[in-house]
Formats: sequence, C-alpha cells, structure tokens
Amino acid sequence: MSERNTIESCETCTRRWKNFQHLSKSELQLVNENRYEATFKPGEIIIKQGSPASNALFLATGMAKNYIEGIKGRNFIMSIVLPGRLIMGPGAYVNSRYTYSVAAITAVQACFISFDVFKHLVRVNGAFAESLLEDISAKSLRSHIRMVNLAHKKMPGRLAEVLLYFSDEIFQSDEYEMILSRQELGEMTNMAKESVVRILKEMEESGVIYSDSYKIKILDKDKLRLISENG
Amino acid sequence: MSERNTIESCETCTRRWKNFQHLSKSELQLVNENRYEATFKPGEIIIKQGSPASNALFLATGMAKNYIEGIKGRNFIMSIVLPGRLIMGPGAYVNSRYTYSVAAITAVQACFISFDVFKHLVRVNGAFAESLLEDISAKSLRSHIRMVNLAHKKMPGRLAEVLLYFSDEIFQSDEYEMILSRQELGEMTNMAKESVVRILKEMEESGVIYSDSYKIKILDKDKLRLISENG
DNA sequence: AGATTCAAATGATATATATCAATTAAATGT
DNA sequence: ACATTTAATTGATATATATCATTTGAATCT
Repeated sequence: MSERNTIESCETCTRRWKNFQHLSKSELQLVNENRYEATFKPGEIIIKQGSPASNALFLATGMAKNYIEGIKGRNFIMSIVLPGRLIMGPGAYVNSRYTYSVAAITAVQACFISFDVFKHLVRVNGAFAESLLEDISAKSLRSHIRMVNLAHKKMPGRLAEVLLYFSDEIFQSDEYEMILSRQELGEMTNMAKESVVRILKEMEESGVIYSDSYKIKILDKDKLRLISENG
Repeated sequence: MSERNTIESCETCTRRWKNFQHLSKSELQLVNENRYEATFKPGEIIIKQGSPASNALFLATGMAKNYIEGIKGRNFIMSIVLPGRLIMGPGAYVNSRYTYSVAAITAVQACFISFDVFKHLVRVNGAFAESLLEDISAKSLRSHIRMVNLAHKKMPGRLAEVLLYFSDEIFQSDEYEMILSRQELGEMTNMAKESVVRILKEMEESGVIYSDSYKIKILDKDKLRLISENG
C-alpha cells in the first residue's frame, strides 16, 4: 500500500466520479486536498467490514469485489467495483462502521476521500446532494432486485443472472475473462462451488455458453436471459 | 379511499416523520400544502409496484406490508410499515416507478407527499438532505442484513430473525399479535407456508415460543436469538 | 524437472426444503 | 344455525442442493 500520489488531481482525473461535475472549482479542490491514494495487490483487502468508516472509496484503476462477511465465515459478494464508481456504505450515515468489505481482484489504484468532505458538500450543494441520492438509490434498486433473484430463483437462474451482469454491466461484451473463482461465483449466487461447476457445465452442454476456468463466452444470449428470467 | 382530510396539518401532527424537524415553518407549510390524504381497508393496495411514482407515503395510523412482486406471482415481503416512517422507494431518484408495492394490513390512514416537494427540499435545505440520506442509509443497511440472512441462514434462523423483528422493531414487546398469515410469514422468510407451520411448532415444542394463529409469545428470547444468529 | 499447492471437476450420498394431498379449524356469508 | 370459503395443520413424497471424498489438472515454488 504505497503512499505516493500518482494522480495529479481530481480536476484533471478522467476516471473521477461523474457526480463531481456538480461541484464548483473550489469544492473540487477541497475534495482533492482531502484525497489519499494507495495501491493494492490482487487479494488484498481495501476496506474491512466492521472497521471504523471514515472514507469513501474510488478505484482509479483495477477491479475489486464488494462483499459482506456473513455467518460462519461465509461471504456474500454483492458487486464488482469498477473505476469511477462510488463506494460509500450505509455506515457513513448510520454508525460510522464499514458494513461490508472490499478486496482487490486485480492490481488496484485507489483514492480515499473523507466522509466529512462528502457530508459537508451534501449540506452546501443541493445538486451534489441530489446526485448522491441518485447514486445511492440506483444501488438500492439493484440490491432489491438481487434480493428477489436470490429468494425466488433456483440455481441456474441465479447463475445466469450473474453471467449477464458481467456481460452487460462489467465488461460490455459477450466474451470476457472470468475474474472470479468458482468458489467466488458461488459466494455471489449463494451456491456451493461444486454446483457452480455443474451448472456451468450444463449450460455449456446445452450450447448456451462456452466456459473454461478463465473465460466465459455467451453463445446464446436470449436463452441465457430466459434462464435468468424464468428462475 | 376517502378524500376528506382528517389530519389538521403537518405542523400539529404528532405522527409526522421525525426528519421534518429540520424544516422551517414555511417549508413545513409547503409540505402540508402538497399533502393528500386517503384511507384504506385491510388488504387494499396503497402503492402498486411498477406504476408511476410521484409521491412519498406516510402512514398516520395502521400498519402495512412493503413487498416486492417477484417471479411467477410470488411476493417477497421486505418490511412492515408503521406510522411515522418514510416510504419512498429508490424509484424516486431512478426511474420514477415504484419498485415495490405496499398493501394495508389493518385499516390505514395515509398521507401522500409529492416527490417534487421532497426533491426541492433536498436542494435547498442541507440538513434535510442529510437526514434523508440517514433514513435511506438505515434502510439500505437493513436490506444488506436481510440479504445475508436470506442467503446464509436455514429456515429456523430466518424465521427466528423475523419473530425478533416483530418483537424488537414493530411491537416492542415479547408478546404480540401475529398480523401476518403463515403464507405471508413465508413470503417474508422465503419459505413455504407449510414449513412456517412446522418450524413454529418445533419452536413451541422446544419451549422457545408460544404460538397460535393470532398470537406469538416469546418465552426464551436468548434461545431465539441463538437460533437466529446461528442460522 | 520434479514436488507442492490450489482450483476445478466428478461421482456418491445426505439433507433441507418444497410440493402434493388430505384433514381440521376458523371465519364469513346467507 | 348451517353452508361455504379460506387458512392452518399434518403426513407422505419428490426435488433441489449441499456435503463429502476423490481425482484431475493447472499453477507455483525450489
């Protein structure tokens, strides 16, 4: 975890959070002045659930997984974190504890920005407050959808949903590198890793996807959508 | 669904949302002027998932269930709505659609307040914006917890969790009226109604609770907590 | 290159839980 | 008060899914 800042400033950053557009020059400067940078190797924990929450997180480069440490050492992966996306758990406005963990999947360059700055900006800049509410609302909506998927779908539907998530929201491609292990895919879909293997195999045998340990190729997206929607 | 206003005004309402404390007299007046009242009988739908979302909802009296209409006609009950709690789905800031339904459990007197007023207040009143973020964050935290419970706990743990939710958050009592049917308890815990019956019976036989169709009495709360925590 | 570790894959089995069918009990209408 | 509908309960069975044990394969270390 290096300390050297390699990003010039928020003003010139091309991967900054899009909602910073609502800030004035001096407000953006304030953000930049309260910004801390660090790099992480694959597997390293960037945010640890339960620890005191004081900073929002942005990735400048790389990918991370956002997961809840649940019961009996089991994890539940909520989402994949990409550059430019805000990571600020509900803890910021509730109990000042991180309510989930974030771990690097690839090499990650991260920016931390103090909650205090965020909270200040919410109070003085209405457009910024609104844009933060929009961001949080979108995440909340996603989490509602995930909850129902989890509750109402059987394994093939849940796995299909996650394969589509990678295709549509993470890689914007029907062919992508599977950055999660079978174990982790299970932690995202609430199934045992062996079941992940078996259902991927079934999908491959029925011609819906190609898959090996490192790659997924969606061959019949309509059918995959059907599997996801029908549960 | 009557049109007559039976609540004088937000200024004098004793059951109003606590975050209205951050509003000035004139802002509160604005809220009151954009307030619409209606009453509902048990079972009636107050908010319908998918319909255009234009109002936040508050109950003045009564109880309601907040549920997502999921796959193949199955519902997932997210929470019980009480007077004084804000109901404003993520749709308000995302796609202007209600993302869940709300139905009256008992007779309900409801107030609707236009989203536009809320959004206006967020922009002009920083303290109000912050308090809204606090409210939404608390709900988001709860939904994270529910997600993990759902994913990691077996049936007894899930059911115990809901019995504790009623005791701790809805009735503040270890003895309460069971306002949900067995079917609905199943929709809240993601289990079949028959399984609800069976596990309630097991809990009764092991002396953890007393239960009949209308009443729950928690006899051994520590044990119930243990069941909930151990999944 | 061989040894070691770790993930993926496969098969056999156990378990949790849903579904189906039937019965009882309670609520509601006439 | 009786008939009708609806919910709760119970038991038997089917199914989805996890767990366990083992093998295969790939990556990493020395």
